[in-house]
Amino acid sequence: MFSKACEYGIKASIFIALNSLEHRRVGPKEISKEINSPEAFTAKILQALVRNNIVNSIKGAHGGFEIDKKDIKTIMLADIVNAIDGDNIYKGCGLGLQQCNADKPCPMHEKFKLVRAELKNLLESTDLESLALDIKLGESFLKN
Amino acid sequence: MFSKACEYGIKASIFIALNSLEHRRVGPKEISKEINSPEAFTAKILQALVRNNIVNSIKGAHGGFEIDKKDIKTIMLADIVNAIDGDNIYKGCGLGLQQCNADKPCPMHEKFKLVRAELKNLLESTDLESLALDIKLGESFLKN
DNA sequence: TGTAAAGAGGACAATTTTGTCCGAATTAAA
DNA sequence: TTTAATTCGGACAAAATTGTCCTCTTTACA
Repeated sequence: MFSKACEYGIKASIFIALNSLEHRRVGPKEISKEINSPEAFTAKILQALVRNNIVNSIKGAHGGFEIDKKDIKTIMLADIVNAIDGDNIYKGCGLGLQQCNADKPCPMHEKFKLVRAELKNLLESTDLESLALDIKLGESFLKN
Repeated sequence: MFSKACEYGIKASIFIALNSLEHRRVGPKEISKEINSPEAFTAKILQALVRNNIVNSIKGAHGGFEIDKKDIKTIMLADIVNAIDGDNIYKGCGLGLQQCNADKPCPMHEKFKLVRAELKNLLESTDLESLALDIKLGESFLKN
């Protein structure tokens, strides 16, 4: 479904949000430990998230990653997925046709529309705040 | 969503079914032309479909690929996806957690369940016959 | 029985994804 | 002003996926 990079990116964003709610900066070492991902690869993904204005980085000693508190409730899963995997997963054809619409549909088109719509809804209606709060309350987890 | 191999495998199966309904065998050359896929790679995928008892192959002169007419309505998309990509796409966790369930859910678990259910329904309720008939009626297409 | 047409399968190559390492730049604090 | 803790970015490496090619075997038919 999502690439590994995207999975790590989503989990990292949630973990950073969780800490930013308490004014704590975190670095790749702590992040990769808490989301169970390879550290150097995670650092690369964090760079991409920074370039896409999803997280802020503070360089130098006492630096790290954070998300502006006011942004935590407006950043959606769709923003993160878009930044890393693009929108093909929730906008593209299930069989990879470049043109696939009601006029010239692939064989799965009608039924796949429902899957895509459900996924689109999930990504566009879920913000980082609600995800981070669930973690905080111990109602969901970032690793096994 | 699906791998390229799986996309080609689905399209190839539909095209073979379509032709088997009219007692015509087809080979990798014709298949790859009609589904717009690389021929040699498609041939490899056909081998996998044969090994998984989804299509039959007839070797030698006048050989080719076909699907038993009686099987065309009982082979589901899920069978093809399973044979090539496995079932993780419609059974696994959206964030890649090995264990992800109501007891220890990932942050997306609740909402992602709906996506997975919709996808599972699509794959398990769609048979090759209906897909092939749509193509035959000109109501859907295997390539642009 | 010879030959041409076809699938099977192994080896290989190209590309993409995943992952690592290291030097340079930046910054806080001693 | 030096030092240590950081992020950034490029180069590199490993693994997975995608794709190609060639030989062997099987088979129908002349």
